[in-house]
Amino acid sequence: MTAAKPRARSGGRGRPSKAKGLDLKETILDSAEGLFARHGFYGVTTRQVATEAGVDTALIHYYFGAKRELFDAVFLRRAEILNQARLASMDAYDKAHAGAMTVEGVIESFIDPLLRISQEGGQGWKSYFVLVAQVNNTPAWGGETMTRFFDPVVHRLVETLKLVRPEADHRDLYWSYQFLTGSMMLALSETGRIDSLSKGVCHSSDLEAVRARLFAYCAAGFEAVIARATVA
Amino acid sequence: MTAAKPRARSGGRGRPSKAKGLDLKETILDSAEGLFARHGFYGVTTRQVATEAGVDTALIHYYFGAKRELFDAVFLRRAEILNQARLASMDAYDKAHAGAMTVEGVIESFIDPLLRISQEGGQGWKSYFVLVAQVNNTPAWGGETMTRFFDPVVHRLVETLKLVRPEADHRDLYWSYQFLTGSMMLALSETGRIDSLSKGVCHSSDLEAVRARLFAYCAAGFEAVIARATVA
DNA sequence: GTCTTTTTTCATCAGGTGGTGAAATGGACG
DNA sequence: CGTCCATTTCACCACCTGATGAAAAAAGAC
Repeated sequence: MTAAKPRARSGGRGRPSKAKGLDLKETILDSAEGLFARHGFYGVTTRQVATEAGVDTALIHYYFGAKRELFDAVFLRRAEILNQARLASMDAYDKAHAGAMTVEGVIESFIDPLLRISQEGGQGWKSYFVLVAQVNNTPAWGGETMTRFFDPVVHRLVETLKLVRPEADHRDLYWSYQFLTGSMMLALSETGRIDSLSKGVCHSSDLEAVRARLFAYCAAGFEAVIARATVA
Repeated sequence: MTAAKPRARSGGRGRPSKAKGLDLKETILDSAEGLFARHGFYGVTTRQVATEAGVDTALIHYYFGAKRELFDAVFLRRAEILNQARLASMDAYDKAHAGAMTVEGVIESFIDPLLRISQEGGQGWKSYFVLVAQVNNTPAWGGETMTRFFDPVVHRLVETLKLVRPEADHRDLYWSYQFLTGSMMLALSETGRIDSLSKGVCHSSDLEAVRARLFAYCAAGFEAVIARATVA
């Protein structure tokens, strides 16, 4: 869509090198990320990606192979960073509050890294979260993809919660997590729906407002589900 | 994908009639609904729809015009039924519990119609909910579409909640609703992710399990968000 | 039956799709 | 210089895309 400014290069036209090669690879990933996030996998053509990256179509295939492999590369690039940040956050909370962990604290240590990265990571990360939210709701292959990349962190969350509330049933924890995930992903994808719904009072880009509410919301939800099951 | 059984017809080949015409129209909508739900708008071709409906491609354009208009027709077909059912449910709760409404009760009257319809409405409705969840997470035009079709019910929910908790800030209600929507849509789209995540202990198709937890989860979330704001 | 209107099929279009193989480019190294 | 080699471009393919206009088939009116 946007003009195809072929990226600042030292020399004039077409002056490749090993450094430039890797640079272009990242440029392609950036363009693909933004486009896939906005229009979905099938809504984007390799030509669009190439044009926006200021690159020949064949170059995409040279670096990534098929279109689907390009998509996977986009997905993978940030997934590991994400997992690392979340595990680190949960480790830190774990250590700092050993023996005095709360459900809300655990949940915060699980979600907050994502909010922080989205706030501080620039447009690329924003697009990425939109992409993940979209994959999360894709029935055909989304579940498999999410499972492949994000299961470890989730299992870590469930296990920690199990420590905090030993009486809780596993099923309640899994279902509560599913509810949490839906809320979190929708908040991170900043669809703008809350803007029009609230007639401008709320803004989906206001992640500080999310932070101020989401942890408490989810924690209370978890507690309620656990309590209801324990009573019954 | 599936074989193109051209639909049982009284005579042999190609014997249309006014009744058959409307019948085919619905058949096309059914096929389009299922395919759009599974693969998204751009992931489906008019030819696939035609093949699955056992119909010529041109017939789709004859009845619906452009591809996007077909999509809108799919979306619209059940939206009104849905809105009617939800408003009726909320009206009924309103009348039955006038003066003694609870947050959880209101939320249940808002969500339960969807669960019931999904359980009793057959495969078509299941596909439809997947479709809505997908649109809900589509950044390019999803927010606009959701707003256009579903805003009234949501405003009704927020207003009713405002009656139950007059001290609540509007922003808290809107944000809590956003969280609720994310959980609800993900649950209704039955992605199968919870199945693999829980290693078979939970099943995303088990809407009874959702019913047993989602209302309490969301209600507790709302209360927590409201309470936190009131204290601060 | 004939005439009219709606529904369905057929043949086709212009343009776009993902993908490929061969050639060109330019740096690295001797 | 000449020779490698990774990178980048170019030209192209077979196939599919959404869409259309004209013909055919069927239904309905009389």
